[in-house]
Amino acid sequence: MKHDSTNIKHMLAAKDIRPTKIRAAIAKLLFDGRDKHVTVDDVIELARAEEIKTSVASVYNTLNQFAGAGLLRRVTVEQGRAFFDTNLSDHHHFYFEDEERLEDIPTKHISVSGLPELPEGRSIKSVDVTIRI
Amino acid sequence: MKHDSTNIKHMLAAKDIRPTKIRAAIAKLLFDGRDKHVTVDDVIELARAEEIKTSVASVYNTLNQFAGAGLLRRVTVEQGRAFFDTNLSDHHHFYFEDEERLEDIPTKHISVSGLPELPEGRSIKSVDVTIRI
DNA sequence: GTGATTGCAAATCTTTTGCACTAAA
DNA sequence: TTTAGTGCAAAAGATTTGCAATCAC
Repeated sequence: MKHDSTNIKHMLAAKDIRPTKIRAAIAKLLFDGRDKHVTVDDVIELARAEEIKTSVASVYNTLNQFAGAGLLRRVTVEQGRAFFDTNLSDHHHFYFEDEERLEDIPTKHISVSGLPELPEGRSIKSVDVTIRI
Repeated sequence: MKHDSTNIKHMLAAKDIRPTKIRAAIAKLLFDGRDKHVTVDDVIELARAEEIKTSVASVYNTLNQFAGAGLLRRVTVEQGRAFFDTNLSDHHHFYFEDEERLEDIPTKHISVSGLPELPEGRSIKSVDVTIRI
């Protein structure tokens, strides 16, 4: 869904995140209704393109906070850099190694079954399927 | 399978890797017949315990080369550090987030089906399933 | 002997942190 | 006004690189 400035504020407030100027600006860049996989550099570049003045530290702060609050999903497919995914529905990923790019795979296309028993006292935090191509 | 010094040399030769002293020593540490998930630091520590004198750079060189040659499998579950897996058979992983530790899941316990069509001209390099717990 | 490999230190890259300044409630 | 947030520069951690010395064939 698309979010205008009012919705962005509600979205952040719902997670007890104070809607400061740069948080709202970054949220607006990210939650425009399209699913995205962004790196920190992508966000810095997007912000620059929109003439939003900010800093590396603040972009890290903001993305980490959004991920912690469940507004973004952190995707680990490269050992150097983190990707942040705006698609929060259950899904998996193609990773285009030569382009260093992710693409969603809806859950309906993959079924994971026969999961083994978990070690005592553990619960599943996530099941990530990455198809490297 | 377990590898003695002779087998190690054959193993490396089979991949066109010259069996230098440190490569053979690291291979011997890793391919002792037990499945392992090691980080670079783990290998440095293992080497030190065996009184093998080497350097960070050489450990990186060696592990990268082994992974490139298919003697090790690189596992990406953390965005800071790389893990190298000595188990080359088809399998998946539990990742214990609090312990930063991997554990194998044999393929028979998980089935992935209904893979979507690949983009034109692409082929699957790997299918990685990580269950974070 | 000749080219590959090693080890050291320096460089690079991503991410985090310390801290003075600024903005939000 | 009072606490939380921002931005800068420095720090930290993992990995790579340049290069002279050393090793393998």
